[in-house]
Amino acid sequence: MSAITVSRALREPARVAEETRRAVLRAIARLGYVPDLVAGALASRRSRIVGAIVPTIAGAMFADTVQGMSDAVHAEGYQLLLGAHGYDLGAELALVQAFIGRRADGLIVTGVQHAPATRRILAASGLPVVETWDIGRRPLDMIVGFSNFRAARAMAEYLLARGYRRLAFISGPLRAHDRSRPRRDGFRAGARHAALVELHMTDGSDMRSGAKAIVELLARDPKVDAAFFVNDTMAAGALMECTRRGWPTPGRVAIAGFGDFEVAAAVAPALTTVRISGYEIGRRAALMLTARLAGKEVSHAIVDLGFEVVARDSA
Amino acid sequence: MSAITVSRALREPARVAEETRRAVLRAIARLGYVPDLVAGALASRRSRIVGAIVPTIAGAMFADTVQGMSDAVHAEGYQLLLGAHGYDLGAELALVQAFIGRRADGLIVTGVQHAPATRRILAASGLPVVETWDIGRRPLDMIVGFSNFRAARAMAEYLLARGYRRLAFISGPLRAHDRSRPRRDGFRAGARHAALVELHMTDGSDMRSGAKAIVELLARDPKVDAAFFVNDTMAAGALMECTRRGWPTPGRVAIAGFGDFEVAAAVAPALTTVRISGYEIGRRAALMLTARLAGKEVSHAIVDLGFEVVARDSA
DNA sequence: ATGAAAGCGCTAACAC
DNA sequence: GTGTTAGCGCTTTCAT
Repeated sequence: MSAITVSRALREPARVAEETRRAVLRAIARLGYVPDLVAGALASRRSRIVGAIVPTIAGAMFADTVQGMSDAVHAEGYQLLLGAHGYDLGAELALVQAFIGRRADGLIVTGVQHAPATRRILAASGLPVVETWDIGRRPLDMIVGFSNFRAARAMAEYLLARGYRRLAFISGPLRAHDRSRPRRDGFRAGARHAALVELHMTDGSDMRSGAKAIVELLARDPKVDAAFFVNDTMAAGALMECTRRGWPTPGRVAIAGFGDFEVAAAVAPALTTVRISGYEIGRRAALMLTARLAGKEVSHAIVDLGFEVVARDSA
Repeated sequence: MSAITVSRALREPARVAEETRRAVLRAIARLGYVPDLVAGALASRRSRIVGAIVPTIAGAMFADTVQGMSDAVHAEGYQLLLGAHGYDLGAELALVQAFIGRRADGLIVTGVQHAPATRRILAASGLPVVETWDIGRRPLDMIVGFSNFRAARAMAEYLLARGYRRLAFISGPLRAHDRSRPRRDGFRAGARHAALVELHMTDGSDMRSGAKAIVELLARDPKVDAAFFVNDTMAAGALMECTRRGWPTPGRVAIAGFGDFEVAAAVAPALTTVRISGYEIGRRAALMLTARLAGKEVSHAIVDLGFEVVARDSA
């Protein structure tokens, strides 16, 4: 029996006689044969690999997204090649190049800001690409996310509606290319003429830096009555710090977060936040990509998953 | 100029004349040539891919580990193929097969419990393998982790030393093959003759189920004075629930967690826990693997990263 | 329903 | 320091 028959028995069972197919399967089981997908990829020019690039895997923000991508990609018979760029666009470029060199069938990247060289290479590769965690007028190709600007603006409006008058926006380092900036801009837009102080911590956006931030904020401007944090992790850290110091929230200062991470509903008092689903972003991005790869017309190349202000006790 | 010269200019610049090398680089830049690593892998029989399998990516437990693997693997010039099996050994087998079929140069798996077929295939493949998050007498090949049994036992001894007399062990579903069981066994061993109640929540091991668990526990046995949770996420959820109900911790009940996740130090009261480093486990596992692949003798095939009981305020 | 021939794009091995 | 030859293990294409 020739190699091609084995290949067909595995990939297109219908095109092989029932008896032949069974013989092949028996032999495979006996010999412990494992098809070489590398050779297959070279010959067929399809690797069944999806490359995914996130800023970071640790932390509640993108871990869910990676999980969503992993689940969807494996369900569709693909494998996930993963890279983290640490908010460095140069590192993102290197990863894109490496993944293209690996002949990934498609790529998922985070955000809409990329180095010019990255855009160029991506376009030249002709690969399907999904951008995530944002919504842009002109995606590279496909995009799934939500408007960070509008989400943050909605939170500012919510806080104003609740009667808070002196607002603060708190984030980690404000980079040119992450999602802190549109959130800051959106919050500014929503704050309108209300007093607004901004604080950008240089040492991260984790719970500890949230705790430091709330103390620093109130030292700098004791009259602030509501603080919006760029993510729930920071916000929860701030909330705990207030508890520790006996500052009631929202009595002393109201606190709001972003993301509706697990911690948001669990802390006491429960955290007012903006709900978005990282898992769903990852899942949808992967499904759009694999649908396109299966030759299906992807009608909605721009998927806005939206957001929702979740009013809880902290603000 | 022949193809092999280009290949050498890229992979072993020293073996090519300086001038030739520069000409190659210029041409590559001009043409936008991207070497096909799939073809390279087929020809050289080395893919420079590391396959990694974790139970889940979401959640504080393994996200750090994946980050550590990603960082180390990329630093060593490899790519990371990632899969999550959701605590299903059958799914683990499927991933192992797929990664071997992809001709990964080595594999990182979680834990020491694997389906017989998985062990067989792994052995037959001859690939270097690192098991993680545990320590076993007889690893498949290499292993990096710590003793879950001893870590949990140490926590029981700590609680006893602090004067608690009626202990509880709380986990999510107790599977045959995850790390809840050795922790439970270790805690039992450490509890000796002290009263011990065990509670296994069926619906997960997240903050919400931790919150439910502490209520259920104290309803069932109001005299319990210290509860040890299988991870910090559950413990933090329980802690918050106590705060919400006005139950002082440790006044009403002491609470201890496992992992020293970010949340442990940040909650109020700060959480007593067992410190281990998921990031370091991932990083070391990847480095052991790449060292072996580089032909280096890996002297310590068994790396015990240890643990440390961190006494804070909650217990 | 099955097979033969060719070749995917690279690198190992061996010249020169 | 560079080139030639062969072949990695599959799949494509075209026959039969």
